[in-house]
Amino acid sequence: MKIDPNSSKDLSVQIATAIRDAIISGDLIVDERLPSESDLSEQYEVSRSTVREALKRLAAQNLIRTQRGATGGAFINRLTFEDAYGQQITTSTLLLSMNEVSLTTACEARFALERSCIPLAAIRRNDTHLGKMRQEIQRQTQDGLSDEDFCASDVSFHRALVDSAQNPVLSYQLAGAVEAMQPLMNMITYTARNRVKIIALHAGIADAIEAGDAALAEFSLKDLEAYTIELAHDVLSKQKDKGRPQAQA
Amino acid sequence: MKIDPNSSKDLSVQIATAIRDAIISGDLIVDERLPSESDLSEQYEVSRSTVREALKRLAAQNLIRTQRGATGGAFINRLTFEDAYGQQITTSTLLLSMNEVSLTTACEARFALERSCIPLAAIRRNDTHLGKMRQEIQRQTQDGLSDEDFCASDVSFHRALVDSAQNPVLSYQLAGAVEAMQPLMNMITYTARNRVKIIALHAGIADAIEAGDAALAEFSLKDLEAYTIELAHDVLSKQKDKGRPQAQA
DNA sequence: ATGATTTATTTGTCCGACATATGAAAATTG
DNA sequence: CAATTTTCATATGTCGGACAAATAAATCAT
Repeated sequence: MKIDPNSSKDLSVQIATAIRDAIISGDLIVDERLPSESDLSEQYEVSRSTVREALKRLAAQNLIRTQRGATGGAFINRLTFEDAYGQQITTSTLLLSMNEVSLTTACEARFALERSCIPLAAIRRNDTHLGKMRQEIQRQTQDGLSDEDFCASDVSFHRALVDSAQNPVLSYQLAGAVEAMQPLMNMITYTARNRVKIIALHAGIADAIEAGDAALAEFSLKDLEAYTIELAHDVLSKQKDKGRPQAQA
Repeated sequence: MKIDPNSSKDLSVQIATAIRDAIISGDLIVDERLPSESDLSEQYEVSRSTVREALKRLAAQNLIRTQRGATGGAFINRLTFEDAYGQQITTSTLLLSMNEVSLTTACEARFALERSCIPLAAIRRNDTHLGKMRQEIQRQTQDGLSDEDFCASDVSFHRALVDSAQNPVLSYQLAGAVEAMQPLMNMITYTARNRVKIIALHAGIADAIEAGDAALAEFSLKDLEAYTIELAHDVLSKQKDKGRPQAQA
């Protein structure tokens, strides 16, 4: 891509796009070193500041990493699943918080997605995953557990369920769906009675997965979805009573 | 968050993080204007260049937009579903291209995720979505269609299927899964016989959705997955014969 | 040979300047 | 007075040069 000083787009955007395209197309490969900032500024005939702004844009997307010193420079970064998880979660979280997505819609999407890992989990689950799920269920029974901690354990449980499908691509995609829900879930206050029921539903899912019964696990998950939405509606109607509607159903 | 000149992290990273956190926590709300670059450089006691690099990092993540002129500045951006789609797709694409994910794993994840929209699609589908699906199926029957165009139509078909669930959060999450597969799918060359079978499978899915039969649609999707993986294996074994293994099964 | 020092290279930060876009205010004009 | 034009203030975009700091290789001293 040619750099055009008269384009409507900023020079740093044009340069960042050019380099990004080169990465995506494979012209630049992982761990390859880009020319130094001075060299790039000569090549593109722009100042070093402009090149730097372009590189910062790429760094913000984890596309490159930089290192100082004699053998330093900007290197094409291997995008790890870890990096991708992080980006996916922040993006999903912001998307939900900025777009007034209804709790119902978000819950629906979350449980629909989570269901997709059930058949694989029923086949591939092993003791590590089942142990993690049981452990979180155990934690959820503790007295004096705050709502936040209960929710966090809930997320861990679902994360273990997702990971038990043993497909990294699936885990990555579902991470956003599960984690991004946490802020919304934190709006719900769980009474002791609520928790007992949720824990029973969790146990039902874990049992079904352990038994390798995908259909049963999907039914249990469906029950959990229905109950979660029921609790969410309770929260919303109480908010309405107080005259402080903060979200739609 | 305090800015520490002696931190191991770059100043521009620290500033970008501070602002990002303020956005996520809700301290800065959509369309609010940040202080000017000069003001920020005074507040954080860094140079304007450093502030600019921080802002470019945020802009690269669509968190802010900037405008020149008297009433210009940097504004908190509402992250749209459109923006999020884009980020999701580039991230997923790079993740797959940089991590030697096997075609089998990717296919498995993709179809598992796609399955999650079936029950909702079976209930909510309307003529618009069904029309779009039928239209793409029609396109796929055309003679002289290149493999790329066939794949593109394939993506459109699946996109219509996903959208027919009428849940924007679900559409967003699945967009990455479906679109990111395209480069991998483009490796497959479709013979006339292959296409006939795939089109039949597509039609089976569309029929089931139209009939509101979720279970049947899931079976049809499973068939399509199996056939896709079969074709992928053919490609890979042929590559192996030529001694140019480019991906694992 | 080994350890300390120098040196070259590269990114990080700062400063000052000017270009450019843009809306608002002021001046001009019919 | 109203409409248009001009001026102006303010903001981002770009430039160039300078120095600091990190870092590894080359050099030197012991």
